[in-house]
Amino acid sequence: MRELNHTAVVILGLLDGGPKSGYDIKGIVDKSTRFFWSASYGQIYPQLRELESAGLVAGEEQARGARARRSYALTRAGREALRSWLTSPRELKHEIRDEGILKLFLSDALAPDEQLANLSAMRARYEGLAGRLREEIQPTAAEAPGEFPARTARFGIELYEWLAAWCAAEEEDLRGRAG
Amino acid sequence: MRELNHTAVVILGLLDGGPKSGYDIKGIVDKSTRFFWSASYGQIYPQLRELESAGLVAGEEQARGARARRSYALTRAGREALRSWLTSPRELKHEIRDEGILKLFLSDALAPDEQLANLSAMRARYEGLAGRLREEIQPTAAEAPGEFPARTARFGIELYEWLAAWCAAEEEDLRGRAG
DNA sequence: GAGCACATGTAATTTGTTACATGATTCC
DNA sequence: GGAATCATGTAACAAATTACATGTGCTC
Repeated sequence: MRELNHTAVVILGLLDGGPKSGYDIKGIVDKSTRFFWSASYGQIYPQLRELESAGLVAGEEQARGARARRSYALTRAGREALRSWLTSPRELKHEIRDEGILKLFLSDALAPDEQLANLSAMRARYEGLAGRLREEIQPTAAEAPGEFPARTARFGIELYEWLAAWCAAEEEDLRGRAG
Repeated sequence: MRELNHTAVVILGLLDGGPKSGYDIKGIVDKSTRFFWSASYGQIYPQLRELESAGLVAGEEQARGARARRSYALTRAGREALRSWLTSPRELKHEIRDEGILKLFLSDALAPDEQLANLSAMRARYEGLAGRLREEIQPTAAEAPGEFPARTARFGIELYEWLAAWCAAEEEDLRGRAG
């Protein structure tokens, strides 16, 4: 195991709260870290196997009836690797990929009404994201152990509200300039 | 050409302002779209060839002396493809990958001083990004033709300032709770 | 002649998504 | 019995980074 990738960090982080299956992890990711770090089955299952062979998690087959279920628990080495990542002073990776901003950047090629339509769609997108965080993620975060999932959810909601507000102001500005 | 990928859109968008080489494009991307959509040589050069074989750009060898330079211009079909993408009503892709937020989310595993140190590093990261936008990207945007590059740069600066301010407020909150 | 900016490209690797394939259990 | 959820996994593909490889032209 060279260095933890982000899927690995998310997995270790979630397992810190107790043993879980790959299926559990996917479900929790979709209701928590998804908006700033997502993961698909295609990453989670292979990653769990890798983490196991590196000794950072320990898997255990739980045959309840004939249904297979493999539950993973954090090992001591896994907990240390997680802590080490969390306290590492490396530069923080930060990346945004946003089609709305790309359209905004290229909007000189568009007519004023098309520019406005794009900004309005961008605002709607952020409003929708704020709404989903509020409805799907915040309630789960409120029930989760610890206070930081809830703080993170609040961060996300406020961020998307700010983004929506920025779009609204820009729309106003463009309208004023046109009229 | 099934559908334009984002590197293709960025390329077509930049070529809308006049013919450019792959090297030029990379340089401009690094001084403009990088913060919300980046591209490396490993994407740009192959993509230019693909766009050419799809008829969306036209390449022309410009031998100045012995130094090779291949300049690409947008074709009519390319301009249409760009316009079509810019006005498409498809849901806007939006993605954030941010290690600071991931650390925040998992901060229940840390001691209070470590939590604060992480938030402070996250704030510093955003402040640094705001600074780089202001120093490296905004001046270029101001000189670029059209008004939207400058609007986009302002957007980026205000976004990172908001993010830094959020971190500062959260630090305050955590300190208050502790003391 | 050293160093930097110009200039193009490929190969290897990593990362991530989507679709596919399979089947059990539980609740109505 | 049918639908939803639980549960695991692979294969194919797409996207993106990094390192490597090569060489010119200009300026100090």
